[in-house]
Amino acid sequence: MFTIDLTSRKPIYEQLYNNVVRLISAGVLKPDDKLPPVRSLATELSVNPNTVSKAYKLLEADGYICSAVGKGSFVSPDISVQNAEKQLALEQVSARIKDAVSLGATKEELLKILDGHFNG
Amino acid sequence: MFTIDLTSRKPIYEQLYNNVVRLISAGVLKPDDKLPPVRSLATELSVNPNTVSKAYKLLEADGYICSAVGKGSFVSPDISVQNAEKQLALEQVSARIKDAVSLGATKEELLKILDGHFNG
DNA sequence: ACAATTGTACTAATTGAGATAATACAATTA
DNA sequence: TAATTGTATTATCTCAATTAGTACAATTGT
Repeated sequence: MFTIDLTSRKPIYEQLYNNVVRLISAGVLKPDDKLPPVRSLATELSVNPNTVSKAYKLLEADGYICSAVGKGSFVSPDISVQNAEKQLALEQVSARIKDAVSLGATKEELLKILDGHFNG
Repeated sequence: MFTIDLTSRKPIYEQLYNNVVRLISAGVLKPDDKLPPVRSLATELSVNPNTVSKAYKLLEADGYICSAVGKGSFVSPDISVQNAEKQLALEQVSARIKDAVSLGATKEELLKILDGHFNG
């Protein structure tokens, strides 16, 4: 269900965050679905519970999930798959921008492209 | 000529790398142009020479520049391949923006992401 | 009522990448 | 020859990420 790359430069808690957002956007995780307990997921991924907790905390701060002591963590009831998909698409944009910048793309070039999608 | 942000999460050597690639791509640095010596640039940027050296090493490994002891570092005579890669990357950005817009992304949201790659 | 589960909070220790510091060497230039 | 240049090496420092350990409070299930 959840996969992380320990060799990646991206922090584990960030990978987990993206994992959950992706699963929601794909419809695998639906509103009110229960997420694995912090400890269980930590054990499953061979990762520290604090790391999972950090990801969950961020997900709750961004409205993707709701957590409560004793109950667990659940996908937000009001979260729409559309919103999650949009967030995912925005992540893709960010990643491709990063690539382009690495290859010498300037802010002006990127702005021009961006404008093209709102004027044209 | 070169600017870095010491507060950025992005490593200095990576910022320098992108700086050079961008200047080459923009035509400011042309083939066979001389780059600042490692020590000079390090002093100018208040940065360790090793950090500049690391950036130069990567740039040479990727074919952007040619370095030689005693002579200095110069923009590679042929950089056409890199320019082609940039164009491809820009096309990817455009495609992903299109996806995001169709999912409800606003221009403001995209601008914020774009800024993030040039400020943060 | 009780035990297990759960999210959360906290401090301390560890790890690794990035950066600095200092020095040295070899090739080139003037 | 003396200065400049890229490169290499080793050691040290810094900081975010992660681990480790413990504890607490609310909920669940029996």
